[in-house]
Formats: sequence, structure tokens, C-alpha cells
Amino acid sequence: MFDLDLKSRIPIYEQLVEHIKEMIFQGVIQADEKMPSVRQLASELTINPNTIQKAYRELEQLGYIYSLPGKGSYVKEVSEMKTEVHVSALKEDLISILKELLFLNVSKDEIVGIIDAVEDEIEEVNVDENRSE
Amino acid sequence: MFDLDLKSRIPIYEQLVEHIKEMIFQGVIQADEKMPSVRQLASELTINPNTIQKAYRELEQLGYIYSLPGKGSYVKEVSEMKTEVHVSALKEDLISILKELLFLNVSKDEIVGIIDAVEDEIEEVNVDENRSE
DNA sequence: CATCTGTATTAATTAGTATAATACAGTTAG
DNA sequence: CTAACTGTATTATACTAATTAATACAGATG
Repeated sequence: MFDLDLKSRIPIYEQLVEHIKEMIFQGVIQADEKMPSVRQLASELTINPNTIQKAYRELEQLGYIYSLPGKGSYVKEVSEMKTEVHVSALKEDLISILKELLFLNVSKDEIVGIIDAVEDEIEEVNVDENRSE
Repeated sequence: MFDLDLKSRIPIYEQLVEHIKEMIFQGVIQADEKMPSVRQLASELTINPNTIQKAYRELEQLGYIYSLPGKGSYVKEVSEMKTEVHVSALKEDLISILKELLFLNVSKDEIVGIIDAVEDEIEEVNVDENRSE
């Protein structure tokens, strides 16, 4: 489920944060769903619980999950997420990637094609969700 | 010229790499133009020459510049850059950012608008270049 | 009550970053 | 030719961040 690179220059807890964010965006984990416990995920991935906790703490600070001591950690509703900060930071990242792609002669049409593909992928997931309900 | 954050979690040499890449993409530094020498830039930024050298070495490995021992470091021609690897890596980054933006309910239209804006910005730089020739 | 949950703390290890001080060889202008 | 510039390499040191390890405490739950 998780493919972590222990030798990467990117810290494990950051890889976890990115991976879990992806799962939320993809709908793999849904709002108010209970996430694996710190110790459980730690033993699954044979990683120290402190590292998992650090990732969860960051996800909570970022506003993607919330934790109830004694109970567990849960995914937040999109409507409850503070999106403004994320969105503006993401736009900055987007712009610098676009600059580089256009500099390397990737056409606008091709980029728009990628947007369409990603949009379609998300659509499909939503359709699957509706089917299973 | 360079606005470095010495306290950032991102290493100085990585900030330098990103900054110089940006300057190349923007046309601020052009193909075959001589870059500031390792020692000169180090004293300008009051940073250790080794750190500058590390940034230059990475830029060279990435294929953005080339160095001639005894002469200096120069920006490569776009046509000489190995673009394939960069482009596919950039597309991966682009996709994960798009997933997040769409998840946070940013519309496709708005994203396309950003592409247009970046494209226009690059156009303007090119016009300026033609004027000054 | 036993066992799960999140959370916190302290210590030790390791790896990466940055500085410092040199050194060597190629280039070039005076 | 020489002085002053270039890139490049090496070694040692200091510092910081990441990770593991070993505990501990308090809330939730069957």
C-alpha cells in the first residue's frame, strides 16, 4: 500500500504526508473515516511510531485530518479544511513548474491535455463511489 | 538579486539551483552567457564557496550549465539540454499538484488561466529581448 | 480491568549541510 | 613569464535534522 523509500533524501514522515494526502485526494480514504493507528501503521511499515506520529501531527497542522486522543485519527471534511493557504501555495508551485515546462518547449495544448486526464481520473473514482453506495 | 533564506529547511545550495533555473527560464541569463564565478558569487552572498560549487555541480549534472576549468561556468543551449528526463519528472509533479488543486475545488478554467498568464509573461520577456538586439 | 488509542519526553545514532583552510591545474591579460 | 583569475578537490570541524529506542501518561472501550 505504501511504497516508501528509506534511502530517499526526502524524510520518511514527509513521504507519508504526501502519500496520505494523495489517498485523500483520490478518495481512497474518505471524510470522517478512521485512519490506521500510529502503532499499527508503524508495525506494518516496520518504522518507528514516532515517525508516524510526526506525519500525523503535520497532517493535522495542515488541516487534512483531526485526532481524538484515546480514539484515533480521522480525515476531515473538505468543507472544513482551510483551503486558502494551500491553494495559494499550490498555485506558486504550479507556476514554477509551468515556467519550466514551457521553457522546455512543452506546448500549452499538451499541458491542458494533462489537466483533462487528471480530471477524468477523478471523475472515474467518483463514479465508482456512487456505484458502491 | 538572490534572496536566500539561510534558516529555511531547504538547503542553500538547493535554493541556489532553483533560483538559477528560474533565471534561465525567464531569460535573465541566456545561452552561453558566463555565470558569476564560484568565489565571486560566494563573497557577494557571504556564503562558503563550497556551497556555490555544490549548486553549480548539481546544475551541471542536471544539464542546465557547463563548466570549463580555468574559464568559467556557462548556460547551456536549450537544444543541448537533455529535456526528456526533466519533462517527465515535471509532468509527475504537475499531476500531483493538479490532483490537489482539483480536490480543493479549483476549476479547470482557473488553472488554464494561470497557464495563459505564465505564457504571456514569457512572451513579454522574449519581446524585450528582441527589442534590445 | 485489560487493551486499545493519541501524545510527550529523553537519549543516542546517523546523515546531511555548511564552514574553513588549503591545494592544484588550466586560462588569460599585462 | 607572472600575477590573478577560473573550476575543482580534499580534509576536518561544527551544527542541525531525521530516525530509532525506550518509556510514560491519560482518555476510550469492550
